[in-house]
Amino acid sequence: MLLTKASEYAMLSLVLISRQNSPEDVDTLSKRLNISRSFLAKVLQALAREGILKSYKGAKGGFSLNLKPEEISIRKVIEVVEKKPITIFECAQDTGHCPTGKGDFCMIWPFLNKFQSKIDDFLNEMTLKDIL
Amino acid sequence: MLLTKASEYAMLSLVLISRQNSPEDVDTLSKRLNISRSFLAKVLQALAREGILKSYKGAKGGFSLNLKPEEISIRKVIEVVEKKPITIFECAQDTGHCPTGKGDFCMIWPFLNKFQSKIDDFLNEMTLKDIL
DNA sequence: TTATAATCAGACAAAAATACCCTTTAAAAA
DNA sequence: TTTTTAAAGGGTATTTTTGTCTGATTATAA
Repeated sequence: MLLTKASEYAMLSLVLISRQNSPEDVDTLSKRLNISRSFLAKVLQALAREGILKSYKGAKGGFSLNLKPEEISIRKVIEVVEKKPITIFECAQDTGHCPTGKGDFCMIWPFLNKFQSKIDDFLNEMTLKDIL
Repeated sequence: MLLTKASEYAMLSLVLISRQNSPEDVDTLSKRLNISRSFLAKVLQALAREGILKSYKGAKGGFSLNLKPEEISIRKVIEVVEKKPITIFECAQDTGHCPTGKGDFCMIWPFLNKFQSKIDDFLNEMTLKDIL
């Protein structure tokens, strides 16, 4: 599984938030999506910290988009909430570290890297606008 | 992470086994790859059960390819050792089950499914021959 | 008949994913 | 000004996944 629920929740929330013109609060969102309130809060907080969402404290507060949908990169969203780059396997991105742990040439790295590129290519051009 | 060590070990082993004309035993392979003997055994046994490898018991036994490299689908290899289809997310393949748990139309399923297709397309044409 | 090596089942620890709680802080509304 | 609302954030508990280890059984070549 490349994506965890954190990514799912993030994307679903972004869709709901983008449909709203006033801030959406975590409580409402978690009930609408029928998911864990506290877990969702962390996800949205991470997105706010990275400037994807804008947060408003206090009454009538919540989260709203800080960027236009076409400016929100899905890759970025996923990487923020997963707290790591999105890779098919640990070594798929870097040339340095090899699964054999030997430092010598890895027999499957070229394959893994090609596979990774397919995913990168796809994600690099996806924005929230494409999902809406 | 789409792939676990099970897939890594499987692919590395297949490369080593394909280079050999006599059966390779788990002990030798695990030492050469510097990985857990028992875990590797499970991985190779699964591949043998599915007819990808051929196993030989007893002295001078081990595993050898049961198919030509160009007949060994990487998708199949991975799915066998991971014991489940390769999906970016639980719902990405089927239309039926929706992450919202509501049964109603899922806002992000079209995106997930498109993403999944990219991966399927890539894996469907990869064989062991492409890695060698 | 003995040594070798696959087969198979089960227990286990470590890590990751998911969910919960509780306190603090900021802001709006009363 | 006080109260209420809601984000921020730290810590922790639960569950699932992943990877490893152990040991008993079975087949087979030498």
